[in-house]
Amino acid sequence: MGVSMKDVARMAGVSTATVSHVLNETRHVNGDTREKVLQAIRALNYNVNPIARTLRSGHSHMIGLVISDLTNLFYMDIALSIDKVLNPEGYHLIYINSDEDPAKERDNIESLLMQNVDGLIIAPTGKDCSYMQDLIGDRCPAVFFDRKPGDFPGDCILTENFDGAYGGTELLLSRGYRNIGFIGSSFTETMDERARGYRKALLDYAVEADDKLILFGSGRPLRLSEQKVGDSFKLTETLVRDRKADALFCGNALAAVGAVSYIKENRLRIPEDIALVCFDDMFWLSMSDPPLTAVDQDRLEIGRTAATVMLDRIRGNGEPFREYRIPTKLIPRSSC
Amino acid sequence: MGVSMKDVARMAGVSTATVSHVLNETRHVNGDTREKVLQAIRALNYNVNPIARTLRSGHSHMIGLVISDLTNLFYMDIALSIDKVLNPEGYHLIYINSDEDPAKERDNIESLLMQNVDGLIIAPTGKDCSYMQDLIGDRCPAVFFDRKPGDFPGDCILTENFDGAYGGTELLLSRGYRNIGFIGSSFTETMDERARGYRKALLDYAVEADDKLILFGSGRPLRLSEQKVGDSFKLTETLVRDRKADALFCGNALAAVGAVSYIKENRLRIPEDIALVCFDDMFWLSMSDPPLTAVDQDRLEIGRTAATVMLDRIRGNGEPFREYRIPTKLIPRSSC
DNA sequence: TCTTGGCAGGTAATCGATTACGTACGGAGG
DNA sequence: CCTCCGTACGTAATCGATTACCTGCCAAGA
Repeated sequence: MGVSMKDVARMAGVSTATVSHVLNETRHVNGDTREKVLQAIRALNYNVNPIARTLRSGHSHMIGLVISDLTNLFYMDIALSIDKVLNPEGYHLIYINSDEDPAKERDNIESLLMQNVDGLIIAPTGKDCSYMQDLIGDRCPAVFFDRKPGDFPGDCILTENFDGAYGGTELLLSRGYRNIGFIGSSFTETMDERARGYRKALLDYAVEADDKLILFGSGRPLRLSEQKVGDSFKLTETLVRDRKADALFCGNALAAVGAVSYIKENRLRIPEDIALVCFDDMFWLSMSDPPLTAVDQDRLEIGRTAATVMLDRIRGNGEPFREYRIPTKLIPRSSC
Repeated sequence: MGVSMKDVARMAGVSTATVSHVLNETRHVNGDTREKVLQAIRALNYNVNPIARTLRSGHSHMIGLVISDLTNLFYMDIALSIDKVLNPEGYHLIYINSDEDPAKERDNIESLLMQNVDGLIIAPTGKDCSYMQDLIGDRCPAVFFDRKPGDFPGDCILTENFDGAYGGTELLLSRGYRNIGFIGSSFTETMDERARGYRKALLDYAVEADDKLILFGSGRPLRLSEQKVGDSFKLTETLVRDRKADALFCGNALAAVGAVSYIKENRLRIPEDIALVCFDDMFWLSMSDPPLTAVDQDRLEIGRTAATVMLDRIRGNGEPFREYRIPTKLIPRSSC
């Protein structure tokens, strides 16, 4: 139906091999021959058929982006940032949603591999990524972000959780709060790093950390848009009732949603009754009343790094796998 | 490298043709022959190579989803709903972001067509989709949603904008508000339909519509996450200062963001000073203070319909193109 | 003069499926 | 016995590229 290389070859009076070599610059072609080919390409408005190319060459110029929750704006921002780097290099992204379900994640990866993706960028649903080993093997490079992939051999882009939490807690301390609670929606390595940053800040301010003020939800990771379903509502109650805490460090946005819900329902004032700082900045946190102080992860940079590392790997960088840490930015608003 | 049909054929002692026909049920194969093939497939853990299949057969079991803004949760929810229908039918979705940029939209469509997608589901950036005619032609069916595709010949899934706006306005009227303003972030056909619903409600309540209370922003469509950048902040000021309006119907979430920003900055109370109803429900509207009454579009149903219609078209439904309208749901909260 | 080697480009196998066409067999009808 | 048709399956062309290998030519060196 469409125009194929054969048509171009015929029109230019050369073989398809030459056309291919002109297109891919994979061997020298004389100036005038090349010109004839290029003209024929323009004249016929020819485009290479990516499917045929993939079938033969084994690589697709596609990168699979396996994300645990596409409705989470945090991930989508990172995805777009990745795209911004990869697109100009001729790579296309295939977004795919795991819905926080390891089984789907597995299917997704399998399906992407069958489509011959040149690489996988993954925000894993769980910490156990051992099964990916068998699946991916050395079929293509894998780059992880947001959560550590257990002991899977691949690069990993993470946020400076420790420093970020340290900074947020420090802000609360510098404003005079001394009974600072910490809530995380669930206990993960990421959350633990943040808790450690929080603890260190207390230590440096000579405030004794009270383990009763550090609480984690128990559930599996939840979709943000399901909100309130998590435990953070109750955790907040535990910390805030009876004025046990005068400030709260929320380990992630989900925790913040729970905290704010509780606080509003009980008509408490922020920051007079309880001050808040939240790890993660979602744009609607700024719409909340009052707007919340946040420790913002640098999605742009996380995405850029993931993309760059991926390009390196595709191009054959054989150095040992690394862990990259992206600094956070503290965004002071009026909740503390 | 991997296992191919040839291996299966060899193991089962048949030709590749038979294997293919077993897989696709495209011609009768004797029971025991079929069984041998299936066993070989299991034994070798064979999977068809989708790329080869696409190259030969011309269809890819892929549906391109061209969306004007992937960071908009509204679109993403629809996308996931579409996926939920298409996936069990063996179709995969390729999400692709136009970033509200018609040029990118064009590129995206072109690139998807080159990948032999079996269909396109499009949330167009603009009202002028005439150029798609040349691009898509009859290469694959196209289904549109959220915005009308001008005079492009394709099915179209839209919200009952008129009825929805009518219902929202009616709620305000029934609560006694009489000076109800209408703001839309920009003037589009969609927004016009909503404005007409609003007008009709006023008419039915014998309230004279005041054109000075009906305002539209001028800009191109904006990404929601850029917020406040739009005109709706100023439009709100025009309507609310001097108490010209006692209630506001926001034509979409973007308008609501602007309105709420203005109202908060000026320390007005909702609903005492100004009541609010918003077309579109975003989950953070419920977190706002007070939670906003909203006219919710049924994303699930929009997605389901789009997917179903697409399947019909792929399977050769040749009926004339239709426009589908999905009812809204009124979600009363405490902002009016 | 005869090898050698570099250049320019063509030939055809190949990737892994789908599918039009061909063949072999067996039973029914004349 | 011959034809005709249906069943069951194989053969090989095909989709549109990439790429290993080959050919022809010309100049340099022995």
